[in-house]
Amino acid sequence: MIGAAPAGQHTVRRHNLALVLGAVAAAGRSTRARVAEATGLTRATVSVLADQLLAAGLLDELDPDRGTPGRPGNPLRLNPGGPGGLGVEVNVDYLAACVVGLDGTVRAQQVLGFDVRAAAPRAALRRAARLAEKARAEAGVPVAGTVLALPGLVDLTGVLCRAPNLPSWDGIALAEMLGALLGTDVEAGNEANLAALAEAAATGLRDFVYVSGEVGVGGGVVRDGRLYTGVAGFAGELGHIVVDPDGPPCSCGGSGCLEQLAGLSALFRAAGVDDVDELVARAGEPRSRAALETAGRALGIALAATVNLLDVRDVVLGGVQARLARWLTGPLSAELERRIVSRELAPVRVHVSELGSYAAVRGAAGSVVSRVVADPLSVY
Amino acid sequence: MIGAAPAGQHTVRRHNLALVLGAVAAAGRSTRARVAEATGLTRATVSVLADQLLAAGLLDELDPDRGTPGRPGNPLRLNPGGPGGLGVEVNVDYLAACVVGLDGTVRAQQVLGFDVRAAAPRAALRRAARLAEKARAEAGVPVAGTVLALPGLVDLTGVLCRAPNLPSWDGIALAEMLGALLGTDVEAGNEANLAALAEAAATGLRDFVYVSGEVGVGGGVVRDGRLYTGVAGFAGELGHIVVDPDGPPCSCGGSGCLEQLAGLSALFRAAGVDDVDELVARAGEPRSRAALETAGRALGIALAATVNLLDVRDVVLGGVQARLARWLTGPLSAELERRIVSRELAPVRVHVSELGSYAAVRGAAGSVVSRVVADPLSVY
DNA sequence: GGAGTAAGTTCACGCAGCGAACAAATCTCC
DNA sequence: GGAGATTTGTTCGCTGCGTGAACTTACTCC
Repeated sequence: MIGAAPAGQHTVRRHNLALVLGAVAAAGRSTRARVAEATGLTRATVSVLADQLLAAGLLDELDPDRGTPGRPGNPLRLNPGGPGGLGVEVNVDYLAACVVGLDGTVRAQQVLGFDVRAAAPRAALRRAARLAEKARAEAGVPVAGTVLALPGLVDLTGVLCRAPNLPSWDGIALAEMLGALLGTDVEAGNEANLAALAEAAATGLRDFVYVSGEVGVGGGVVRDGRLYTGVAGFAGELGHIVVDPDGPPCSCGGSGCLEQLAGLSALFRAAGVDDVDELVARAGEPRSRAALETAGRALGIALAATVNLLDVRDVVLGGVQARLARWLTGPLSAELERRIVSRELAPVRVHVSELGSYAAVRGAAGSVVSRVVADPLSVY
Repeated sequence: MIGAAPAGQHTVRRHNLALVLGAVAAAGRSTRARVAEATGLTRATVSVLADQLLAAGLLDELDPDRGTPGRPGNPLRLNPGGPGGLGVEVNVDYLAACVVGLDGTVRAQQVLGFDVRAAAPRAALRRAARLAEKARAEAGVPVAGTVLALPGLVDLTGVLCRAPNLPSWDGIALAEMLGALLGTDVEAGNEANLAALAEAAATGLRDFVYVSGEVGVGGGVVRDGRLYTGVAGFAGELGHIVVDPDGPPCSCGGSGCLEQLAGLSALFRAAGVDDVDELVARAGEPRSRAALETAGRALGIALAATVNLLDVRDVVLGGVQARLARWLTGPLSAELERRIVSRELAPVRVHVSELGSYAAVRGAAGSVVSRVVADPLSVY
């Protein structure tokens, strides 16, 4: 019985604190009486729990709302000055750090172009740590946890096991290393997985598949508002779903992977362009058009497989796919329409991310906030 | 905050009852003192909980084990006469029913060849209900719940939404219908999903992907010992992962689906045989060999996609794939070796089911038992 | 048969949520 | 402008549940 702990009164308290905090978070602002109604707890209990959360600095009490008969309630909200989350991102060509407040607002964001490939891991992390300290100072709120977003397979202990675009970094315990520099515990995760969490927070979707291509193609699976990590933390690798077994060879050793048909370098090669801006500018030309069509179809095929396997109703395009969505969604949706077994029973919606390039840092920081909301006692 | 209920003392009791029952189930037989050690609860608490479970007929107390110094403990075990689960299966050409006891043993099993395609749903269910009653009588234990296994997409309310091999059955609320005939609540699920649960119980694996082909190709995803159902209950449709976008058209509307390359009819066509026995007999001949090779590779490609997406370390072959495993695993494993991104970090193991054709009924019955063990109060 | 040892039980305690009663703060209507 | 209506938030005794320590029970070993 691993993973199952005995329950006691403390467990109940823990659960109900989260319930109250979650109800306030969901409503944005809410009185004790309405929280009681929403959660099924008694007003008495909610009062006690709210007091505890106020004392801990997680909730904030506002002036009464007048206007209706009866005693006005005192609105509660998530304390904007309460403990937030610190997200740090080390990517191929930039570093980023960001603090998200308990209420979900971005309190600070720092980005620095940096050729990580050319630097030693320790040097890059030192720069990232400085960026993180800067963001932390700028934010002006306590930080309840730090999460590091990395481009590659990250295991649950925070080791970067395999990074196709940072080959010399394989096997390094980056979370531990950054933790030593910052003097706190640090967790690490895959950038696309964390970006998916940012998307979940931004859109309110609780079950979806997220795809995001930059150099490679990554992704994330969100189920019931939580990330599906898999056994070791490697889940979500949409980039290596096979789209055409006889297709071009892939760096993973296989062939015809999605990444080789809808990844950035494949797109550039097929369209004969050098960067995304050029591709957008020339999207009307036949060659670019054909390249985008092929990529869209490949994405559709891979996503259809994913939808059939996982039964999700929402697909979110992020990263470069979001910028190119205008040209991709047509062929993509056509493939989904054709190939999804349950299509008549419940349609699949394709969403386009609006978070831009820094979704991963946001998600990293936001995941800390989510953890605090889901378990308020974890801040102690 | 949907799905989040307030916690109270009753919640604690519920949780800890499950903890104790689970600890006994995991150990097979265990004394109160050892359960206390395993769960982290006090001996005092375990005593009280065990008494409650004994009174409910879920546990069974044996004679003391002598031989060691100190007072001998009274071994507890799952009560073999305790409430079991009833599984019913309606498939294309047979009906089956089975009762699994609380301790996991099969107490009764009934199978009846029956051409379901030629019968009206109500008539088929009446036969199935009679079979179920027979199994129930033979089992001699109370039944805590009934689950119906069906070949097709089954939603969470027990409606058979889409059954490719029973086209006229689409949209019928079969769980409700069988419930009326049996006079109890009935839940329904996809046969391959339920077979995956049977596999989980039989092998002890807690995270794996299960593939099982009969007429179509189905599957199931088990995560942390529980079935991954997806939003509506349609998850696990491995049969429509695209293996070759330019491949043969599929009944789903797509093309090159796994089912069209590794399903039974595809195999028969490619090998030029009429049934599985013939295929096994002629497996050495070049044409059959080639057909099996193609099917194995297709399975490998689809499973590689699944493993990359979900990060599981175990794959279980069931149904026809288990019978043909000898010829399939070679090419299958070769594709896995090539295509799995995390292959060096943690090897993927391919298992072959030993449950035979009736895994689905077993799983259906077993899922009830799992529910009882996971929440003992659910029997009231 | 006494010492040693371990299992199971009893009991007072504290914690947490509940429900009912109560106090507080506003609106409404005459 | 004041009385009643209405809704909020708090107080308080109650009950259920796990805890820890002490106690009883039932063996083995010397």
